[in-house]
Amino acid sequence: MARATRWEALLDVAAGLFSRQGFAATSIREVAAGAGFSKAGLYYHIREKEDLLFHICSGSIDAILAEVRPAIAAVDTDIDAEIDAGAALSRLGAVVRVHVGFFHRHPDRLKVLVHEMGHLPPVQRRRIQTLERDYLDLIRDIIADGQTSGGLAPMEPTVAAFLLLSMLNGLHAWYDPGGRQGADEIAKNIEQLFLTGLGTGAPPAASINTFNPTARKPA
Amino acid sequence: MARATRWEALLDVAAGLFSRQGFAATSIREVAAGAGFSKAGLYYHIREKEDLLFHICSGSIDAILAEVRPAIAAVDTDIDAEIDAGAALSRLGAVVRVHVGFFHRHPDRLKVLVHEMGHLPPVQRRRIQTLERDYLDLIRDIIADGQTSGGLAPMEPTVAAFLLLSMLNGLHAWYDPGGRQGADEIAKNIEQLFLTGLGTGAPPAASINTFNPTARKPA
DNA sequence: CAAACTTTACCGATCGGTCGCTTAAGTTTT
DNA sequence: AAAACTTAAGCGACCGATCGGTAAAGTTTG
Repeated sequence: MARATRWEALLDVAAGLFSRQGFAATSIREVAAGAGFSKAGLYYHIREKEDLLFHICSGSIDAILAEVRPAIAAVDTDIDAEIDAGAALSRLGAVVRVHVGFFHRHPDRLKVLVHEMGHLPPVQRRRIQTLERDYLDLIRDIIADGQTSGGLAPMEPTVAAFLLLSMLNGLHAWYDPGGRQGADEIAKNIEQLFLTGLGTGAPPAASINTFNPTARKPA
Repeated sequence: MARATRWEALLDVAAGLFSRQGFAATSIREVAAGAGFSKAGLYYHIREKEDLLFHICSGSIDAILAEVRPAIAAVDTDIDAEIDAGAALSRLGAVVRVHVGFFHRHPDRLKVLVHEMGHLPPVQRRRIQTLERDYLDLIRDIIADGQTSGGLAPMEPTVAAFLLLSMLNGLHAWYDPGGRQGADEIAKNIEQLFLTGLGTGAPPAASINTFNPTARKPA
């Protein structure tokens, strides 16, 4: 209980610095100072600098997966029955709410995961990529299920999943968790955009012509 | 004409390294070697390392804006008349196509713009942020216009613009310009998702409940 | 010859990481 | 219980390597 506190506080300090300055531009001295250690003292807790980055990344995505899976199960039993289109919509909504909620509570950690994972050494990076692939597959499968059961529009489900994740992972660029908009409002917006789009259905997608703007050099 | 070649090639080398390794983790020696200079020779062309980053960033967003504005004007005169919902849809489509097209041609530069801009010194960073704000406002205004003329669903237009930009800027995480999917296919997918969403309109968003997953620690 | 360009050689600063040492809190042995 | 020993936690000082950047002396080109 009180065990993990020290270590978690260290990761919080590191995540804050990494998210603001980047991993490569943050010195181990800054992390140590921020956590109240000397540099050598910090190395009692870690083996190398990358350890901090790895635990921030894996901890974030582990936590999201650990929240997302029960949340999906919850809406499933809530709807109780078969896999129909409504289930897919509800499941995607659950994913969005969990993800936005986690970002609201730990923006630094999620920003580090999205931005700095590339600085991990190959072995650890592949571990994170596996987790990310699990998350992506989870979303893609929901979409694919919703499509075969007829409720969701046809689109390469992997592409659709990446686009949803892009909106989720783009939050750090503009959403301020301390600002006026709550996490659930943001989640609602993303749900609406992903599920029904911005058009009100007036011109039924026929007005979006296949016209190619012949984008040669504009002068 | 042949003037800019040398300089552009240098920026290409730098953009490639920065996009793969990050700005802070790329040494000036690597850039010089990649461009065929000695380190001191490189410093004849730049004043400091950040110059490279600044010109990559500003060049990218300048080029996008320089392509987007005529493309919008083109669809406007094509539809010829007033600002109606169809015009907003067509304009947004033009923005998406231009942006995806630019990414297809210069993925490294756009990735550097999205990922590494934070490493610029304050003055230059603010210059880039101004350009980005122009781009955002351009998109937001199109959305707002489409809403007041009744064609687009109500949603905070700034939020909607950020979500669209998130999908566009998230491309570097998954879209391979050398892969099987062409730029226009990807653009089509983003258009479809942003304008009509993934639902086919079966349950009209009432199935998306306000249920809060009470996300306490899952164990 | 002057201007544009490129090099070798070098600088001080900072980097991630390690060394030997100390202090405090148990544990074990007698 | 006192002495002997172990372990967790942390520190100051230092290391070789590399960092961004500069000075001055060439070399090429008009």
